[in-house]
Amino acid sequence: MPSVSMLTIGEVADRTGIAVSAIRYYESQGLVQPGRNAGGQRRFLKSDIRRLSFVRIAQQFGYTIPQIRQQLDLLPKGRTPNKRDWSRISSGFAKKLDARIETLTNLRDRLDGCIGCGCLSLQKCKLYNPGDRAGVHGPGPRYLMGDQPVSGNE
Amino acid sequence: MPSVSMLTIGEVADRTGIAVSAIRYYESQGLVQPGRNAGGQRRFLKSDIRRLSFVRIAQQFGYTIPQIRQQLDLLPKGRTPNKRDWSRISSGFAKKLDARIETLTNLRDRLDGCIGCGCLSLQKCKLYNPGDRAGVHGPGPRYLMGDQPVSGNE
DNA sequence: GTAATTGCTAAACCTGACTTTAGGTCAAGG
DNA sequence: CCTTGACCTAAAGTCAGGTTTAGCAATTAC
Repeated sequence: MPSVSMLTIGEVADRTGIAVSAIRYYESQGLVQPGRNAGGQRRFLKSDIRRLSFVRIAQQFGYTIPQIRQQLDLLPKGRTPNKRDWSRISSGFAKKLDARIETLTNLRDRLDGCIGCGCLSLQKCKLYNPGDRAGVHGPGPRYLMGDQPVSGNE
Repeated sequence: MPSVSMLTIGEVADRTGIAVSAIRYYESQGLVQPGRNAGGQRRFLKSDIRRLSFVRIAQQFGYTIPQIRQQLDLLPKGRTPNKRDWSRISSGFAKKLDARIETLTNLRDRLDGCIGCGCLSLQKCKLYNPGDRAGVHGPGPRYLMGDQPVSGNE
């Protein structure tokens, strides 16, 4: 029977759907700071589940781990974060989403103008180097092509 | 003085803005097949510039290299592709973009319903596992979380 | 003719977000 | 008490899309 409010890493993994190895990795990145029991095993608070859920959702929105850490650092330290605390830091998602949608819509408009001409020349075509940064993120090393990693994207 | 219609890799790099190392990498991935001169150096056709430009633009739209290769394989083999050929394979971009915009808009709507509640529980929250796949791509190994690598995304 | 530039290959390295492996420790059930 | 399963760390591996490095060969400019 699990103890009242301390969770093992396996319990946290079950409740969040996040792999044990990923949770350990998140700890190494400073996203959670579980305590340890006498034997050196991790013991998590129930509020860590929400913290970890936030991590996953923020990733869906395209945030990197350093960016997520910055967000989580805005939560109150002394007490368990409440709904207002979470809502406050989650609201940044909406702005980010709106910006992303706008970028894609612009790209779509340019595409309409370009698709008939068949030019596709990087020097001339408005599709390439679209001027607004962070168009569509792809995999790979992406601090090229004007896509900056952190800060100043508002 | 560059010869009439065969380009060195450096010339292609200058004209496309793509690094020489990247062009060699693209060749290794089957995206271009330049010929060789007597001394073993690559010699590109002018139409390869458009091919490489297509690669970069397709990447902006979130296509992977295998997916781009599939697209390029649809171009005619015997002759130089003309505007119609390019327009035809480029028009897939529009569909992809529309789909992406719709996904994000749905996500935006769910976000509005969720941001006030502060729940952020992976089990209950509609933001997580949003049902429609390939929401916002992030970096890292992403053949998890329901994001399939190739094919059947139409 | 020779020096500088450009090109060649193969192999190693890079980032980000993890997973896997190896080798050992802790805790709970019977 | 002892076995089984969960946990621990550190280091190496994975994927994509390249870049960097090392050590040569070919071209071009003077």
